[in-house]
Amino acid sequence: MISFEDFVLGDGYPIYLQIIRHVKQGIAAGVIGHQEEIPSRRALSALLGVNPNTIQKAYHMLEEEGIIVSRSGAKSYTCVDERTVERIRRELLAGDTGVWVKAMKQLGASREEAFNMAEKLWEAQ
Amino acid sequence: MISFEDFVLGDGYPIYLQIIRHVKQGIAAGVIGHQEEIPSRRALSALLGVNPNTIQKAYHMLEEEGIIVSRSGAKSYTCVDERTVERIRRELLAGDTGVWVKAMKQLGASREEAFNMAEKLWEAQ
DNA sequence: AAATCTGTATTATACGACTGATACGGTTGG
DNA sequence: CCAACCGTATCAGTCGTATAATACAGATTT
Repeated sequence: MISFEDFVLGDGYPIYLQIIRHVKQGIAAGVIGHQEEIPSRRALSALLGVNPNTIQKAYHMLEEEGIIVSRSGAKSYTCVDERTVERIRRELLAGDTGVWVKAMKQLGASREEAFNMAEKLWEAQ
Repeated sequence: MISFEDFVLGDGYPIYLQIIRHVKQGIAAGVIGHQEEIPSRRALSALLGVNPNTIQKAYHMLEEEGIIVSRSGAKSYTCVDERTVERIRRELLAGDTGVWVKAMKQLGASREEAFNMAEKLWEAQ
């Protein structure tokens, strides 16, 4: 069963996108495996204190990406083969890092300055 | 006069926040200096193709942060002393890097993996 | 077989971000 | 002085996100 215990709702960013991100991160990190049970729409909506429709939107988009499989009436499960895991992992790794590099360059940070800050924060947190 | 020529509107993120970000990045990079003229609300709204109210919202928040000064009827100018520049620079540098480090750890990337990707993208873009 | 949980769908409502149009008064430059 | 620009303010309307209340049919469990 996929865990949402360490999941905290952020602000200023759509909830359904946060949920999708959480699942993808879990898959990339190897915490979430293949054919693993995912909480029901109602259960997760109760746990997070959000509307069931919001959960449904996130799950529906995850299904369209082929990451989970839902059968009407039954529980939903993840569906991630090796290639999918690697694709998601690559996607998140390259995407986030690209955003960071772009931001650093835009604010005029040198390579040393940016990487020193990154190393410092890597140790700290 | 502050330039918005290299500014491209992103999607999925409030325009007024993008504008604030652009100005702060310019200040941090040293491209935008002290008592520099900033485009009028109408001029920038025409240039970017967005509503004047959206520009006003961005400028108003920049003024609340003490980054620009507006007098009713006159042009608006930046107002950034050395300490302010350093504060903004530090704010962006640490903030963005913190977000990246957190994301890397959440998706289970090792220090080497993350920094290798960062170096690769730093050269590329 | 029946109760319960599941996914799925519908409708109405609320709110913030953004748009569009308009207006008023202060500042500036010819 | 006065036209042209400026900052400021208000109103109504659109759009996406999220809420709220239901409803129905399939799957599971006992």
